[in-house]
This record gives sequence, structure tokens and C-alpha cells, in this order.
Amino acid sequence: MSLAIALPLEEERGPEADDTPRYTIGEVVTRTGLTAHTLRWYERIGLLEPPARSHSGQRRFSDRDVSWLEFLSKLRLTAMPVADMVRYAQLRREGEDTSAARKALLEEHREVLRNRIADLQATLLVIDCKIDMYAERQQ
Amino acid sequence: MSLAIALPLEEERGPEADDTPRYTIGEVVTRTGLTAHTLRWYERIGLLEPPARSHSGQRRFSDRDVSWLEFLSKLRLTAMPVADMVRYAQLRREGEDTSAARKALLEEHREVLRNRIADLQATLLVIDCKIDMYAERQQ
DNA sequence: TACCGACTTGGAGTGCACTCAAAGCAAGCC
DNA sequence: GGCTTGCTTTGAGTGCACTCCAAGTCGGTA
Repeated sequence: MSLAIALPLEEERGPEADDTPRYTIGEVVTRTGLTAHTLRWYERIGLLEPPARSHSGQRRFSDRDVSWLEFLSKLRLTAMPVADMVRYAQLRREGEDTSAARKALLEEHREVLRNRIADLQATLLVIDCKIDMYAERQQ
Repeated sequence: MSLAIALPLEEERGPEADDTPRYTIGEVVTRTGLTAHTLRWYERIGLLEPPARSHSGQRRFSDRDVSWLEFLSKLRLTAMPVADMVRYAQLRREGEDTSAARKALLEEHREVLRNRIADLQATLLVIDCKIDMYAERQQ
């Protein structure tokens, strides 16, 4: 609300945090690899704050929106459930007070991720071994 | 059909390849972590050869069945599509001639897996970085 | 002025991988 | 015999994450 709160938020966002409405949905599609459908759907479920609109009602996304979407895409790549991402987005909207909760959420996901990497690597070994078996049998 | 074909198959299967019908569906549930529903469904879609039956018509799975299911579970853990696993299972049923195709299928999946591990590790770095950011801000 | 392509909406549809319901059978135990 | 537990079947239902549809508006170019 006050400048005292607004300032740290500004810092948090970093250099990519420009709020100027710039990009059409089509440009964001190109930049993020998400579809226009998915962008609207993300907005509807609260994963994305409703972006600015042009005078004719078309969405105009900012750099801040785009970098948030890029972060979301990375999380999706790790199969984080959309519901968890919504939770994170909600906390983010609620401001500075929730940063401990957000940190906890990320730490939890980091654990999940580390375990999954370990699982994948273990399975990779099994597959390597099967492939070797087939290779030996061939000659 | 002939012994000349049966022998290499026997070798391929290794020590875990006992075909004796042993385990009820409940026991296989405990051993594999899959549900009974899922086991029946796997059978229906051709992922699992129809197992032996008791005199009263109940399924009796062999060690061979169980180790195949354990392998399938590992593949599922890596999010291999069920359709691909069905393809692999089909090739396996068709016998020795398909081992090159099976090898190719596994090699393809290995590539997918390697890429995914790399993606996850990259995202892990991003998350680490975010967590550090929250940590610094807290004190 | 005509046209094209990009954009808008809400609600319905899709594909995947299960997951469950309902109704019934069989075995083991008191 | 009665009860419980575990199994059987087919077909329908679920949850997730999109994905598409229809019908319309808007901006820019020829």
C-alpha cells in the first residue's frame, strides 16, 4: 500500500519487471511457447493477473507478465501441479508478508524435484543395462 | 515353437523368469505398488499377458509377470506413455526377431529421459536461486 | 469499402491414465 | 450356516490440463 512496502517489491522484481503494457497475446505466444488458449485459461484460473487491455479490449502483456509466464513454464516442465502454481501465484499477489510461505513452497518442490531426478537417473541405468543386453545379443 | 528358439528366450529372461503361477492379485499389489484395478486394466490393454488362473478363475501371477510389472513401473515413473509401453510389450510377445526394434525403442526413450533430466536440473538451479533470494530478504 | 487476420468470450470437448460401481462368486473361519 | 475378505466382470466415471468451437469485434491494408 505505502511507498515503504512498494519499494522492496520494486527491487524484488528486478530489471525484467517493467509493467508497461506492450505485447499482444500473439507476441506472448511466440515468446513463451504457450498457446493463446492456455494464456487465457491461466488468467481464468488465477495463475496470471488479468493483464492490461488496449482501448478495444485486447490484452496487452508487460515484461513482468512475460517473465512470470517463463517462470511458470519452467515449473510446468517439472510437472508441478497447476493447483500448486495457483497457490504460489496467490501468495505472490498477497505481497511481502507471504514470502516465507512462498519460500517453503519452493523448498518443498525442490525436494520433489531432487527425488524425481534421482528416480529418473536410476531408471536410466536400468534402461542402459537393457540396451547393453540387446547389443550383446545382436553380435 | 522349437527348443532352438525356446532356449535363448529362457536365457534372456534370467533368474527372475520363473513362470510358475504363484501370486494372487493382492500379493502383486503389495509387491509392485500398482492397484488391482490398474493390473486388470494393463491386462486389458495388452500391456500384460493374461496370467494363469486358479481353478476358481482367479489370477495367479508368476515371478516373470512380477518382474515385467516392476520394469513397467520404472518406465511409468519416467512418464513413458502407456501406448509406447504397449508397443514394447507387443514386440516382446512377437519374440526374438523384434529385439532390434525393442532396442531402438529403448534408445529413443533414453534420449527423452536424458533431456528431461537436463531440464529438471536447469529448473532446479532457477528454484535454488529464487530460494536464495527469499532467504537473503528475510534477514 | 472490402477483406483478412488477430483478437474476444463462455462453455463444451478431448486425451490420458487410471478409478470406481455394482453385482456376484469363492474360500476360510467361528 | 453366516460372516468377512478377496476376487471376478463390463462399462461408466474421474481428474487433470488443456484445447477447441462458434460467433462476434477490431485494426490495418488495398
